Amino acid sequence: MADPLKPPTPREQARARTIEQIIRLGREHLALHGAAALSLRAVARDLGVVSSAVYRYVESRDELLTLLLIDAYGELGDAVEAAVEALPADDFRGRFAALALAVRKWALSEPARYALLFGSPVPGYQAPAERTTGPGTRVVTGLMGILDSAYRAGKLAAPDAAAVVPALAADFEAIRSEMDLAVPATLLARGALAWTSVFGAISFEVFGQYGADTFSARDELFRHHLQILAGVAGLE
Amino acid sequence: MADPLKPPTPREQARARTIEQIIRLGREHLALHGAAALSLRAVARDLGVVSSAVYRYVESRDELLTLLLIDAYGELGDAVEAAVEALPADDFRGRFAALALAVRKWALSEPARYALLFGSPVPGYQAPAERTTGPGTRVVTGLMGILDSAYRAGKLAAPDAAAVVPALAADFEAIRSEMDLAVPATLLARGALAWTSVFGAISFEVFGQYGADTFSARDELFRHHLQILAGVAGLE
DNA sequence: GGATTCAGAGAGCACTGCTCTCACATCTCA
DNA sequence: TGAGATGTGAGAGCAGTGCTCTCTGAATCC
Repeated sequence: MADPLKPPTPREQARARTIEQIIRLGREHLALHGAAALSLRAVARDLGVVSSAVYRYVESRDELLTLLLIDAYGELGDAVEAAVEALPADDFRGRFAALALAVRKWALSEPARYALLFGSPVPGYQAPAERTTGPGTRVVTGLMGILDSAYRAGKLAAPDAAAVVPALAADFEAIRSEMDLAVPATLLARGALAWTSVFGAISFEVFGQYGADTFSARDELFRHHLQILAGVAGLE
Repeated sequence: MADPLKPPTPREQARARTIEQIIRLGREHLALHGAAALSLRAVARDLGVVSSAVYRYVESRDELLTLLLIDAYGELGDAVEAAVEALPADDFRGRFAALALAVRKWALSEPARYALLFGSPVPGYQAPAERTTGPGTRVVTGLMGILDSAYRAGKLAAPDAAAVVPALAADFEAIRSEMDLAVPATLLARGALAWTSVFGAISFEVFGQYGADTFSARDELFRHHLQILAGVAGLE
């Protein structure tokens, strides 16, 4: 393990560059052919090297998948945060829409990588939680932040204040205290529904569940859903 | 091609039995290891036969995948229709919930097969639309039927009757006329949102997006979502 | 300058989908 | 009943996969 204080040796630099290249090539393969077709041998070929050589840099195919998972979460998180912060902090409804639209935009431009993050799990591959939960929760954290700010500003209210059942309230109380949120459980539950619904709509579109020619006005459809979901979440 | 009027010859019967066995074994492999890991050679081994022999019955691995896709759609459709029809035809809200709960129940008991139907597409595999759209649309047809019956009974109403934008209205008008529905476009759009939201919630749960221990009361969470989504769809 | 570390090559194992040929059983029909 | 047609399985083979192992040569360290 290299001492982080000392400057990197040429060898360490070359190594870092090679790993960078492997990730870049892996990303291209992933985007083109999907996760299950990601082949270390193909990456090695593109790198101009024999297959066994890449094992000097990447432990296994699953390890490369993990690197690409983190890479994709990072890119999505960046895109979403940039879109949200382009709007004033008190435009809660606008920020909610911006977040959802940014996720959708990224998903449609990177369907295979979106599938890796939010689609069916790759068989035999288990993402290591300790390395992926951080980057993987940036978007949901962003949403919760918007709802929390709205609530603190008195701009979040449920149409009807029916309390959630106790077992569910306990779950949301845990989230509330862990993320230091002011939003009560009832509204958090509605936020969770809006959250899953946004991803449901995006997944249907990306994964082709809508059918080839059912909807021609897909942008409008998504925006229509967002209008209603903002209301569901309590943003008025 | 065998004449459907004549009784099947012993050879045809044996052939049908073998195909049946292949589908059964394929289903087991699919459920155990997932779609991407479905191996014709492994099925052949379980069948006690050399791999090339299976190609006498199934054109390719993709063909087997198609058979399993249709098989899974059929099973899901049966389960959902049975659950819906167990309730009185005028209990629209109950039927809506029964439909969603049946999908969820099947999805949780058959995660790999659910993933094949509603998860990320298998790379390199394109389902033949002419053979899968029929069985694949049974559930959404069921939902639309419930909403349509409710509307015809005067039990479906939008909280606010804001019209959808024209481009979107055209899409829904096409669906309306093709499926012979009475529901107006505004309500159909809300039904579509409820539809995608139900699958979003189920996919999050099946694909592990909720995290290992975020929610302990998942049944209650889903029921909570359904309560709100029924309202979103206009079922009151 | 010698010892150590490291990158890459190449062979090999077990697996995959799929094709082709060959042998044999069964079925059809004159 | 016997000959030809048809169906079925075995086996070899091709090209691809992940991954391990050993060997060589080069860069680096002291």
